[in-house]
Amino acid sequence: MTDHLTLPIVFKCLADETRIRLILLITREEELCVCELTCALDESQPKISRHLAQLRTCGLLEDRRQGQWVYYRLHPKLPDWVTKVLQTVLDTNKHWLSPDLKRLESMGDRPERAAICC
Amino acid sequence: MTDHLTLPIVFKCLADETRIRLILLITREEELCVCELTCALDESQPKISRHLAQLRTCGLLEDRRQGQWVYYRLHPKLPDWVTKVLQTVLDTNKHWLSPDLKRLESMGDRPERAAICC
DNA sequence: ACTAAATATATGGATAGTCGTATATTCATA
DNA sequence: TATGAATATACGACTATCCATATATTTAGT
Repeated sequence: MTDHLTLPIVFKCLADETRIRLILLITREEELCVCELTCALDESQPKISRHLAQLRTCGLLEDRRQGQWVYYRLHPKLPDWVTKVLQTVLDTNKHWLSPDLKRLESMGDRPERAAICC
Repeated sequence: MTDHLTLPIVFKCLADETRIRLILLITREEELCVCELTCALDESQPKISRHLAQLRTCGLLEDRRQGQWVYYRLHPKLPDWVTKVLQTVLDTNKHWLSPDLKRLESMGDRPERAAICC
C-alpha cells in the first residue's frame, strides 16, 4: 500500500515549507480539516488544498469526508521509519511550529467532529 | 554555526536521491573521500562533487583535504534532531543503501587515511 | 617546471516545482 | 432545485533544480 514510499519520495514530499507545517500539525493533532489548516498556516485555501493533495497522492496522508468538511490524518499504513522521523522532528522543533499552533488554537468556530469509527 | 539549518532547508537538501545516498553512506562510514563516493554511487565525478558541495554549503557536511584527496564527514555541530533523523533513516533503510555499500566495499585501491587529529 | 590524478566549478539546456487566479465540485439547507 | 460554504482542480507564468560537458584548480611525483 505504502511500499512506494521510498526515501527520495518521502523527502521530496517534505521539501516544502508549507507541506512540513501541514504534516507536523497533523502529526501533533491527529486529525485536522482543511479550514483549520488554512487558518493555522494563514495561507490561501487553494494553496493548502494543493499541498494536501500532494501529500495524499504520495501516500503520506489519508482523508475522509464528513459532511462539508474533509479531514486529513497520517496514513495508517505509514512505514515505521516515516512515523519515527515525523515524531522526532515534531518533538525537537516545537518552537518552529508554535506560530501555526497558536493560530490554530485561537481559531473560532472550529468544526465539531464525530468519532471516526462510526 | 548551523543555526540556519531550518527544517525546510534540511529537507530540501535531502530531497534528492544522490544526496541522500551520499549523506547516508557518510553517516554510516564516518568519513569518505570523493573518489570512494563516486565509486559507491557509480555516478560521474562532477555530479558527486556538485552534490557534496551543496551539502557542505548548507552546513550538513564538512570537508578536509589530505594530500590529493578530500574527505567528507557530517558537520560536527549538526543539530541533534538532524543527527537523529539521519541515524533513524540509516537504521531502517539498510536494504535501500546496500547496493552502494557493496560497491564501496568491493572497491580496490581505496586511499589510506591518516588519523584526523594529527 | 611538467605531468597525471583528484577534485571543483562554470555554462547552457531541459525538467520540475510553485504560485495566484479563476473555476469546478460536493454537500447542507432552504 | 437553488444557494452558499468548504474543498478541489486547471491554467499559465515564473523560478528553481538537475544534468552533461567542458574546463579550472590543486597536489604528488618526476
